[in-house]
Amino acid sequence: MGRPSLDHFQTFAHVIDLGSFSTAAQRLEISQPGVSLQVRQLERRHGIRLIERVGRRVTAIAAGEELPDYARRIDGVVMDALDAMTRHSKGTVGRVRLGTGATACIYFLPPILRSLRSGFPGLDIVVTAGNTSAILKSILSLGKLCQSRNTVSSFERAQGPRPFIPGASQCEVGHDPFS
Amino acid sequence: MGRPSLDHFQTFAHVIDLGSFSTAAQRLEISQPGVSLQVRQLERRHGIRLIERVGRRVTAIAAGEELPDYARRIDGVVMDALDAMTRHSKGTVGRVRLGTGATACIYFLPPILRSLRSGFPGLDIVVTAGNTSAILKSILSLGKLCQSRNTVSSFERAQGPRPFIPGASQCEVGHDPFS
DNA sequence: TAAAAATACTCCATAGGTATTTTAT
DNA sequence: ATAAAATACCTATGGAGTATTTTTA
Repeated sequence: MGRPSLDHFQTFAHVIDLGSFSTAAQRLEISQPGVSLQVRQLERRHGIRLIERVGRRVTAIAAGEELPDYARRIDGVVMDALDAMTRHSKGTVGRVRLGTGATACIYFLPPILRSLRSGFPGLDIVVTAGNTSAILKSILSLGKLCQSRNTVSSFERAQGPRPFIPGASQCEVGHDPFS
Repeated sequence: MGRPSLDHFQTFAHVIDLGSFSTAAQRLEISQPGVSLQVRQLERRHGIRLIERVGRRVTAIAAGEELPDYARRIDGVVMDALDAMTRHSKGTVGRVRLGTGATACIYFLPPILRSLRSGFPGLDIVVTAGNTSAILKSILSLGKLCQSRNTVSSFERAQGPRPFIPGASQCEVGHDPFS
């Protein structure tokens, strides 16, 4: 008996807009009984009839007339939230945390950081001290991505968001010799 | 791999506000691993890190800083939608559809309609023609509810929203001798 | 050492699908 | 007779819990 989900509102709005359960089902790419279910859940969970089934035609009644509007508003805000997140993941804004400490990295980092900063001015780059092992490999692959004009987000996705740099997630904050 | 639900946003906002997974879990009355899971899902599904786990302290980073605000906005709109629905179910606005046709009902309906209209001026009452059987009983119980100062919604809930009046849902529209 | 978060796993609710029946045009 | 929604039934995904391990302060 969960609360209505985002899908409930969206589905309901489609049913009203299209005037039909089955066409809404096609549009949403789910089955017709699925649409039936979601609408029924909205009604049952609130003890209100929202839709008038008159023959093959469905029409909103009472509270149902206002719901599609709310559905659109909800959808809008959710889209905004997701957009804000993907905007960050696209690398236009955000923070990159690099682990280093091995002096060898000094020879690799500077060009990488330069290309990062020119490509993504909004990036907040933080360099931290850590142990060497897996970090080096990550740094190198990051550099390759930069050279091939890929975005940071594709690197993140390739590795999964956590740990951002394997083995570096608990590094202590160190110095940034390249600022 | 469903979309994030309303709970994901709400949970995340709580975690940021309280600065802790476990206290957020207590507040939301779910388990700590449950909170962990939802946050991780938000991150994994978008390929972004939203939270900085620095020891026992959690802080929002990057996109995570904006999310609680969106969470509140989403919650607000959803609450508005639910409010709109319950406002209808409370009987202050809405439509009541009565099935009749049996002449016997003429003797019961008038006082009921009068009390309905005085108690809930916003109601849109529609009387339709139908067959007699179960309708009579429903009408009578509706009348009792009015007399005992209950709301229409409690009647709806008692029967379930559909059919509003058992057996009358496919009645043809008839006359309203009491307007 | 104590706390907090992450994992591992298990289970159950339920969302969603297929097949079928009912209903209305 | 046809098309659409409701119903019945089933399956599987995944959400949430308990128990445990890991980590850090």
